[in-house]
Amino acid sequence: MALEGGKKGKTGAYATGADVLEDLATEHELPARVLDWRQLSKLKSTYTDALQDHIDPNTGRVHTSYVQTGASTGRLASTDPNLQNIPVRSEEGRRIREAFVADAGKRLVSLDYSQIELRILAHVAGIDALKQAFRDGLDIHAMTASEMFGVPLDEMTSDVRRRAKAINFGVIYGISGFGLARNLRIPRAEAQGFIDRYFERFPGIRAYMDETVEFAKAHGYVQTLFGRRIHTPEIAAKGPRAGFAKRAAINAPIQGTAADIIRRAMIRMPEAIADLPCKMLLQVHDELLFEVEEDAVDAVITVARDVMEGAADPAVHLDVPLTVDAGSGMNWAEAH
DNA sequence: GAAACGGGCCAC
DNA sequence: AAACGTGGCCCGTTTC
Ligand SMILES: Nc1nc2c(ncn2[C@H]2C[C@H](O)[C@@H](COP(=O)(O)OP(=O)(O)OP(=O)(O)O)O2)c(=O)[nH]1
Ligand SMILES: [Mn+2]
Ligand SMILES: [Mn+2]
Repeated sequence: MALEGGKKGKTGAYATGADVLEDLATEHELPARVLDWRQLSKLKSTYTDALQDHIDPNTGRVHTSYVQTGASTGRLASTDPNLQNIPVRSEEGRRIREAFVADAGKRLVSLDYSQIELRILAHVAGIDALKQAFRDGLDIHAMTASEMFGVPLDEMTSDVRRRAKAINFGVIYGISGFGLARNLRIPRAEAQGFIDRYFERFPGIRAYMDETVEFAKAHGYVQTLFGRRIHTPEIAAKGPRAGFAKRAAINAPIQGTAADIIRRAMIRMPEAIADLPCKMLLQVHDELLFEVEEDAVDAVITVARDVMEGAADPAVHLDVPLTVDAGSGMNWAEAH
């Protein structure tokens, strides 16, 4: 098709990932059609078809398994089926999420920590400007979205904000000018300039990164705010693996602390909701999903939010408020 | 026919 | 795609 040869993977085959095809789409009409097919085929095979095979004949429901030791950071993992990666991004994907419905007379209620790892970073790294932003109720994801994509805050869409989320976490977890430029399809110097300004606006991030890597080198582990250790055996590696090990060590205390917090909330939840007509159904890293008698939706939100927002206490007193966004509806898409 | 693996892609 | 992190599942290919 007169297209240039591209980059190859470790086996020598041409890479054809979505980012490659999106670029090629400017030169030929086929790549966009392949992407469309890939998206639909992913949704059909992984969700529409596979989820039906997981319906339990005894309950008529789909039940997942949680692996407590699933992730090195202390996050849970969900398997058979994984219910922590139900589509939400695309319109077609949301139709799959809509298939998760409450029983008659009940509602699904979702509670999700706001900007959770940015808040933890503000505390852990002692970033005054970021702490103040959260005390002022600011939405950093939306602010980054506004700056990077030129969308006014009062016209922000969930899709644009979602893309900014990847930028914020990319930057705080060590993305390079090269990587950010590739993601955003902007010149490398421009991407590096954004990263530099980010570290100036929130001084303390760079120092946190350096100190965390040094700690890992000295001890062979890092730890969450609650003192749980995460081992970093690769931290002394040489060559390309060194960079991966450093970034993993930088991420682990933050992602791990978020995992500790929601786990504490889950442990307290049964007692807190004992007198309410509801069930805790799922955990999705920083989100809890409940099935609730419709009359009790507001009461459950009040109680569960309280537990979640206070889950770090009393073991740790955070310098930033934890905030939880709540929603409800007949299905998971509405509740989210 | 199962297991391992890479590539790809869904989510947080 | 070498160059944010954490996962699991599907598909095609390779290997046994
Ligand atoms: N390193 C990394 N971490 C991510 C990424 N996406 C999500 N996470 C982590 C950090 C988030 O705080 C956490 C929960 O994801 P959410 O989608 O709920 O985003 P967050 O809580 O930041 O924002 P929001 O709930 O929308 O106010 O998962 C990512 O692209 N990279
Ligand atoms: Mn969240
Ligand atoms: Mn979430």
